[in-house]
Amino acid sequence: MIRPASGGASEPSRLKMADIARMAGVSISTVSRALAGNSLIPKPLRDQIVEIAQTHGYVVNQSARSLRLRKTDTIGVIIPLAHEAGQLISDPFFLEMVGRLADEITLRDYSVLLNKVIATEPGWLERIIQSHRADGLLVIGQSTQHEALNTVADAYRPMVIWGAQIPGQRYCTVGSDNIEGGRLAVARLAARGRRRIAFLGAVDAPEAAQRFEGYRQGLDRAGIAFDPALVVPTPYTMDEAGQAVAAFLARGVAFDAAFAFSDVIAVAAFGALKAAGRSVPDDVAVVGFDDVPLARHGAPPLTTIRQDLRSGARAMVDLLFRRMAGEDAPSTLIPVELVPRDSA
Amino acid sequence: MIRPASGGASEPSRLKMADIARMAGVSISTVSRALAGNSLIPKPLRDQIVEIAQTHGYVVNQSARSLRLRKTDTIGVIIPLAHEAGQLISDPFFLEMVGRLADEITLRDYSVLLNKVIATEPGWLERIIQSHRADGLLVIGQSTQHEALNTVADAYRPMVIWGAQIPGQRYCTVGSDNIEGGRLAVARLAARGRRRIAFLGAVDAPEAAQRFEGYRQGLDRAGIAFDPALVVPTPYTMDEAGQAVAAFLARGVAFDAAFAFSDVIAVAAFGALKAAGRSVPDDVAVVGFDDVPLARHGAPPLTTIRQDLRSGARAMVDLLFRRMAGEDAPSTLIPVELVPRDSA
DNA sequence: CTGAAAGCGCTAACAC
DNA sequence: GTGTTAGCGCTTTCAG
Repeated sequence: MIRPASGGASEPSRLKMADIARMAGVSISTVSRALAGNSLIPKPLRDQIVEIAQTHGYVVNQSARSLRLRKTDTIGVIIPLAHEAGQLISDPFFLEMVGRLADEITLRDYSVLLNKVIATEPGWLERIIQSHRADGLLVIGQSTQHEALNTVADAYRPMVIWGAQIPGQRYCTVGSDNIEGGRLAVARLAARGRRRIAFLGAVDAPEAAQRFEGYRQGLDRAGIAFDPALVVPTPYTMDEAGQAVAAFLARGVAFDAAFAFSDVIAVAAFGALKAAGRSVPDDVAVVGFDDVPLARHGAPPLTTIRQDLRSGARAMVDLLFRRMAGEDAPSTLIPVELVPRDSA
Repeated sequence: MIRPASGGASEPSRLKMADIARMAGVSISTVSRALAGNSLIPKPLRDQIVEIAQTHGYVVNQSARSLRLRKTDTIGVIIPLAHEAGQLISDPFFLEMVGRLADEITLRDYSVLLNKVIATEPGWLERIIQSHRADGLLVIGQSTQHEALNTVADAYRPMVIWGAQIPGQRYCTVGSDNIEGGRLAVARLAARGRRRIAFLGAVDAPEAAQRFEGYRQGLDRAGIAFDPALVVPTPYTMDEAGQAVAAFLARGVAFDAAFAFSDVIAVAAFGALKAAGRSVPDDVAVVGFDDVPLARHGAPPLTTIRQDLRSGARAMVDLLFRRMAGEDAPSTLIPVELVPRDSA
C-alpha cells in the first residue's frame, strides 16, 4: 500500500477525476469526456462538469494522461555540451535560440523540456528518447555528434537538429547558410581593401567548418592567397576567445582584418585588439556572425552575418511537427545576410 | 483495446521492463530493483540486468514512473508575461536567468520544464500546479501577480519566486536589493555633480517600484528635490523604451542624468539620446540595472547596478529543494553592487 | 533474495 | 448518452 510519503511538504487537494465524478454524480468516463470537450456528452452537462472541476481547481494529471495516451504534449529542447562538463548555458546565441524555440512550441500548446546534456557519454540521445518524456526532440547544434545523430535518426523520426547539412547525413537539419555567410564576410572585408584576413574560431564542428569553407572560398574569389598562419583557433566563450586572440596578437603576425565564427568571439577580439593598441576598424576590420543584441550595440557596432533565428526556430518546429505526424520533412537552409555596421 | 495509432511515425523498439525481465529470465520486480540499484539484488545479477538494459537501449518510462511515484524529478520554470500575450522570450535578463536556473537544476539531476504563461487568466498558477508535471515551481518575476501568488502559496509550498519582498507576502522570494540598487545609482550620479536625474522605466511591478523607491531615497540623501516631470514611464522592450525616451526628449524637459530600470532601457536611451544629438555621459550620464553582457560592451560601456544572477539562481534552487523536502525556507535578499564604467 | 499482485490516474473500447 | 472495465508501464508491499 502506498503511504503519501508526506514529509511535511503540504499538498493542495490532490483531486482526481473520481472526485469530480462523485461531485457531479456521474461516472469517471463522463468526466473524462466532458473535460476533453467530447460532444457525446450534452453541452449542459459538459459545462456543469467543467464548472465543478474549475471551482475545485481540478486539472487532469499529466503523468497519468501521458502514460495512457503514450504522448506527453512536450517537446524536448536539447543543448549538447560537447566538451566541458561544467559549462554554463550562457552563450547568447544558445539562449536566444532557446527563447525562440520556446515561443514557437508554446504557440502550439506544447510544453518545453529543457535538456542540457554532456554529449560525450555514448547513448546520451537514446536515453533521452527512451525515457519517453517528450514527443519530439530539437537539438541545438550538432556539435561533434554527427555519428550519434545518424545512428539514432534511422529509428527515431521526430527529431530536428540545428546545424549544418553534411554529406551522408540521415537526420533532419535546419541551419543557416554558413558557407555563404563566410563568403559574404570575406567579400565585405576584401571590398574595404583588406588582404590579410584572419579567421577566428574553431573549425571542428560542422557549422564552424562550413564558415571556414566560406572564408576560403571568399579569399579565392577575392584573389587572396590562403595563409594558414591567419587561422586562429579559439574557444567559444568570450574570455577564452579573448585570450586566444591576445596570444595570436603576441605572435606578431601581420593582419588587417578578421572574420569571427561568432559575435561573441568578435567582441572578444575587440577587447584584445584594444588592449594591444589596435583600433577597429582602422587597424583591423572585424566581421562577426549571428547578429546577437551585443553586436548592434558594441563599440564600434559590429558588422556581422545575421542568422535569422526567428525563421530558423519556426522552421525547426514546423518540420518537427510534420515529422511527428509521420511526414518525412526535409532539411532546410536558412539564408543569411550581411549587416553592415561600423567594424568593417 | 489499444491500437498503437502508428500514423507512420516510426517507433524505436518501445521496450518495457517486462521485455528486459524476459531476456534476463527474472521477474519485472527484479529488473525494477536492479535498475534502481537496490542492493537486495546481488551485485552480479544487478550488473547483468543493467547490461542487458543498456545493450538494448532500454530506459525506464518516465510517465509510468512519475505516475507511480507521484514525483516527476522535474522543476517547472515559469515566465509570466503580464501584459502582451504574444510577447517573446527575448529579454536578455529573462534569458540569462533561465540559463542559470537550468544550470542549477541540471546539477541536481532534475529536468527543467519551461513554461511561458499569460499571467492574467485567473487560475493560471493553480493549473500548472495541479497538472502535476513538476515537483516544484520557480517563477521568474512576480509581475503584477502578488495576490495570485499569495493565494496559491498557502496551500502549495514548493514554489520560489524571483522578485521583491513586499509586506504581507506569504510566498517565498529571492531577489536583488532593489532599493539599495536605486540608491547606489543615484548616489553615483549625484557624486558626478548631476542634479536633474530622470527615472526611466515602469513603476507598477514590485521590483520596479522598489528601484523607484531607491531612486527617491537616493535623491533625498543627495539633497535633490524629487521632480515628477523626470519620471519617464517606459515599456520593457528595447524598441518601445527607445520611443518612450525619444518622446520624453521631445518634451524638452531639462535633465543631465538618468537611472534606468534595466540595461536594456539604458541602452535604448543611448540610442534616443544619440539621435537627439546628446552625448553620453557628457550631456546625460546614464546608470542601468542588471549588468547583462550588453552593458559591458556598449558604447559607451554602461555604468550599472549588477544583479548577481548566479547567486540568485542558486539561492532560488536551494530554497526550492529545501521546500520540496518540507522545510520552511525563508525569502532571501541578494546584494547588488555598482559597476562603474563610462556612461556615468 | 525473488515474485505475484495491487494500484498510481487516466482514456477509450465495448456494452447497454 | 453513459457506465464498466481493461490496461498504459512502473514500484513496492507482502508472501514465500
